[in-house]
Amino acid sequence: MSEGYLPSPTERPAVSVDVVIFSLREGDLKVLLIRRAAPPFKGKWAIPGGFVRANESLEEAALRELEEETGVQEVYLEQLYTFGEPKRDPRGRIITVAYFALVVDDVSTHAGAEASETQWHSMHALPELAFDHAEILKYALQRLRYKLEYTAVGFELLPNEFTLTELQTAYEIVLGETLDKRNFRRRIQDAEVLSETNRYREGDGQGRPAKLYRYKKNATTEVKARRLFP
Amino acid sequence: MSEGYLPSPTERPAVSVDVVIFSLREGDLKVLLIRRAAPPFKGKWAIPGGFVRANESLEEAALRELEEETGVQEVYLEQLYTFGEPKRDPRGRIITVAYFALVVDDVSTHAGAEASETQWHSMHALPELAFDHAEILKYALQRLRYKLEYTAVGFELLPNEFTLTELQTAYEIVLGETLDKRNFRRRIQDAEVLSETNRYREGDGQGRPAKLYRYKKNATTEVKARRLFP
DNA sequence: CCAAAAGTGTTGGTTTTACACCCATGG
DNA sequence: CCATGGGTGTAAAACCAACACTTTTGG
Repeated sequence: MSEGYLPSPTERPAVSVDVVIFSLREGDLKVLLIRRAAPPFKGKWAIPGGFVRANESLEEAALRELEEETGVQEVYLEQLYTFGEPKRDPRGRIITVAYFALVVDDVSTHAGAEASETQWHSMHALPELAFDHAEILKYALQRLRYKLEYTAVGFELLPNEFTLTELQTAYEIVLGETLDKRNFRRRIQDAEVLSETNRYREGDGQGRPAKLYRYKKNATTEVKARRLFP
Repeated sequence: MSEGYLPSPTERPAVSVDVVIFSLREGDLKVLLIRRAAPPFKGKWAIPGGFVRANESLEEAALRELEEETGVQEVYLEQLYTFGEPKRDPRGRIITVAYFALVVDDVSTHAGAEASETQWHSMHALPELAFDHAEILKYALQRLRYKLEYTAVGFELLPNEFTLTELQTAYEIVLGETLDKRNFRRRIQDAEVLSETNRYREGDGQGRPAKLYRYKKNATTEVKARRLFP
């Protein structure tokens, strides 16, 4: 920023944030989309988003959108990329800062999503998307997979307590490949990001009850940069 | 982007791009900075940048800034992060999309930098910086180091033809650590991103002349996601 | 022939992958 | 007692880190 003048207001683009909200539901990786009620792209599906307000940071704007759509409180939220092609929105110059969020499939998540035009869609069967949102989703999935392999972010998709099999299944769903049970467990244990509880998942159908684990909150950063699942 | 209205022009933030331009010079990792001639932060150093014009993409804006400052043609350019704290610029709401660029230390680079207030600064001895630019530089260095370890981006800091020792030295300067010559060479060879020329670096002082290599342009992406220097 | 930089392999340790059986519970 | 899912170890292969000498050139 070396120039000494500010562009006149009419030369300014609008700035929005769009939040790619991922969740594991019904054994699938889903993303929350909103059906557009008005042109452009009326009837097409879009990533939730909105304009950045004068006195909020980008992250605050993203959290606000997230809460409006899902009612969630604690989430993993990370800035993804900024999309700014001049023609990406036919209404005018709109630059969007995309974020991605991971939310847990529990009751609180359903709260805000009462609008019938807000729905979870499988990442494997996406509808037609508005604007450049297909590109944004593609980028987000790539980043999520990458993050999952290199950091301990997978826990953000599960409730506080979970079994190792549930965790492995979460990884398998997102990565789209099966993992070896023993190797998976060894890596997770070696990463020292879990603590055992003395509770078990009971009455869960057949079979031996599985021990419940929790994620150690403070462990996240340490795991970064060390490959979890090479 | 679900909302059907656009914010009125007066509610809109200004959007700039700032480009962190790295180069290897005098055996050191340097960044191009501009001394601010006017308030705010008059006399402090800043990352080159400017406002995004109505009909250019973010990347085009970044390339334009880069060319204005350095006159360079081909460079490595990558979007870094978008900084948007409401108070980051005392003149008003300015959201900046930061990029980072790698340029080669050759004559063409000096062309545009005639302004006496544009100077290369060592990343190890940074002056006082304007705005949140210290944070942006910190982030950029982190990303550069990371990229260097995981991808074949190091070649972007060297001229078309270079010796393996020059390449190793480039890596050592950026990473801030020494590397083992034999292991380094093995990894580079195994990555199959270089092609030999039949020329040698001659009259370069003492010693046996070193073979010159070139980077295979198409090889970049293949190397991604496979750790080059763990 | 000396100084300077280029170039080249091996070994031991660690990490990763592939793989199969016994355990605890509920019905 | 059987069906279901939970839990556990080992061996071979791949990979990584540490390490020192010979080659080529110019002066």
